[in-house]
Amino acid sequence: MTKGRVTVIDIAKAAGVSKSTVSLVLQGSSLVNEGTRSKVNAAMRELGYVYNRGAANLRQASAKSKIIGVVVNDLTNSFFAELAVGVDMVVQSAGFVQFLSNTSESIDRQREVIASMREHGISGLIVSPARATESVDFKPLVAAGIPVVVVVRSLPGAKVSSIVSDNQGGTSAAVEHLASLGHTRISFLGGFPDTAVFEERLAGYVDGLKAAGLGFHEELVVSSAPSRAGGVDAIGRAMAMSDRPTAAVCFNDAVAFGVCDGLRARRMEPGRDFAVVGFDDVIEAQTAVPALTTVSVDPQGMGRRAAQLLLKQINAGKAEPESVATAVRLVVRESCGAAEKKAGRKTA
Amino acid sequence: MTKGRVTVIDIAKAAGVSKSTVSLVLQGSSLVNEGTRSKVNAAMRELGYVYNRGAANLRQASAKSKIIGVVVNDLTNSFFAELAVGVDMVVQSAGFVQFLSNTSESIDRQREVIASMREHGISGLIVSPARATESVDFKPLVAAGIPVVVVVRSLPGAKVSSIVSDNQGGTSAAVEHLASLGHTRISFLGGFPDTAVFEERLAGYVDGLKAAGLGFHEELVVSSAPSRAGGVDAIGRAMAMSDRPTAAVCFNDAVAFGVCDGLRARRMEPGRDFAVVGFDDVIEAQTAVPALTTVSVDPQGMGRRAAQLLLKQINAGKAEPESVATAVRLVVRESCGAAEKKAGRKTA
DNA sequence: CTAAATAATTGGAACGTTCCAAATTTGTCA
DNA sequence: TGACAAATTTGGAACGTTCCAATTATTTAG
Repeated sequence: MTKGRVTVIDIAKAAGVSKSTVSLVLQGSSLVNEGTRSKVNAAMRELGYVYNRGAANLRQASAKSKIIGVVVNDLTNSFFAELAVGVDMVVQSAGFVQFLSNTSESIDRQREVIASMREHGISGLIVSPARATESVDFKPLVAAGIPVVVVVRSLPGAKVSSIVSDNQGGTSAAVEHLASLGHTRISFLGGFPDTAVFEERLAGYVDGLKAAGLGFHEELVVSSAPSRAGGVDAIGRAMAMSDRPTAAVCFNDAVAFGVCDGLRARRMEPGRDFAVVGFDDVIEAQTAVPALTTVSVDPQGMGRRAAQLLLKQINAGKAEPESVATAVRLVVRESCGAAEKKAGRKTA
Repeated sequence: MTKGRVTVIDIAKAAGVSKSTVSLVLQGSSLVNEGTRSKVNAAMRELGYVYNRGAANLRQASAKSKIIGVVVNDLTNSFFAELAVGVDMVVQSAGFVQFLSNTSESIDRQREVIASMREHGISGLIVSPARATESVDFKPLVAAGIPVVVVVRSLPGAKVSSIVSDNQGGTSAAVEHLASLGHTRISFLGGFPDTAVFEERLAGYVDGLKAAGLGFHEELVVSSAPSRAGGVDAIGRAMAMSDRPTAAVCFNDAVAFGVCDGLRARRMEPGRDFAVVGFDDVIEAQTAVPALTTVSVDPQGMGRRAAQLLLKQINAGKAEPESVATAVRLVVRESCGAAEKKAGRKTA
């Protein structure tokens, strides 16, 4: 109707009260009389009032902005899309909205979006850091009292909370499973050795060997890029050995798919002639042929958990850094050679 | 250092100028002297100044909030994740940030998140509407002069811009391709008939038949839920006919996968005994066995285009509703029976 | 019926920015 | 040098909310 937007003052005038009272109603204060409250609410509906959070944030602490930032390194990867959905679920039902940005592993981009989010006054931040992120990148945030939760990839010296999957437990379980199938020469394939995630998964591999009573042989660890191409490369080097492995735990599912490709190129069928286990349980893992045995990490649950932790810290006012490793589950399918034929295919 | 946050006034004091000048610098105005500009910038760096967009928005039109809202109905679906990435790309490089929310096809959720976004003063909105969204749901937005771009699913009577894929052209091309392979009884399987997308794809199917000189037979159109289970159901009904089809264009890839499942349950091999074409080109389409021939819609490009259109409208001040259909491309793989053996598999 | 306690309401001063009109400085030209 | 124009700079008044202290209305207790 009129030019400008509808403000509390318009509502106050229409309801015959003061703007302060309207503000009280807005905040659900128990100080206002039931009668006035409904009068005010009616006026708001009548005039089509829209709350202006920007103005409110000017007076309040950033903890009440009701915005949380979410930064992921690769939204194209369904793992991170699921994670974002998990975050969105809990964040939305707490009345927050999420700023979601994608860095594509670019650290500059990451810096930019985090700066931008700060300008908008986020109450907290959930971030899956781009490769090579330094803990110092989050210094200003924590100095400003904004809670930060790092997910997926842990950040060494940073004084922020983190939620990562139980990498060590995952590969350990994978190795033990392979050992129980009778394998004794089990390889660890793929991944860059200079990352925290690699170290953890490798440590689990070593644990698993020990638990199964097998010895650790350094030559069975073959690193490569954590990609499909890297997997092809790694299995190539593994098969060139004199005493070949008969099974492999891979750094992640992408590597595992590459390993399968490489095996076929050598006329070997994954699952039958060589056992392959991945890590992540990406969406394609269950529909691939053969279906991939892998360690499932439930990204959506991880997102939910991260959001819960962040909200807790936002509400608490100050953030005690807290680290949690989420449980992980070995999903046995066909590529390890242990699966029962083709069960599970639902044909009508 | 000090308690409160650093404001323009602190910067002004430190640089020995007025707050107005600092504001001018912030906006990159050409009115300020080069010397003062750098003095001010130095002070900002020195004191760790963080721009407060909330305060700025209080004075400016919402077009300058630099926030755009993105609402999708299913982020778990990689189609929409890609779309969001496309939006993020152009939006980010224009200095905007995106509020991303997921509705899970819930219309209430959609209403909530849009309301929340309005409170935050978004400059524009990109939305892939949840099923059963009414055009009236966007009335308040457009009344407030906030540009809205609807993507993927068009909204009949709404006075907003929309970007949808060329559904009609896509199915038409699919039918012509099947006809060129010698098929004469081509079925259209899956999808709910009461949606705009269904109508368009069906219209393309009819076009394609006409172009190929084939007649339209109503019984060859079998609708069902647009899901894998729906596909199983649809092919079941199609195969129960006396004069069976030998090929099918499916409503989308999910239906197509279901159709493949259903065929196998009848001891028929998709691609060899029956030609199947999908729509969307979801990520699994190329890795499935057999690889799915489908109509590719490039969700990321669609996201980019939507963002560009939205930004144009935001900058123009007022939004002329504009409708564009993005081009679509038939990707021939194995499931239609036309593919050259197993080319394209890159085995090292 | 009054004093004190309690409940409900309210005006103004913030919050950190932008914008306007006006003031000041600098430059140009005869 | 003086006058005028151009280039820079600058106080305040918004913007729409919340919060505080203060006020007014209503109960309760004695």
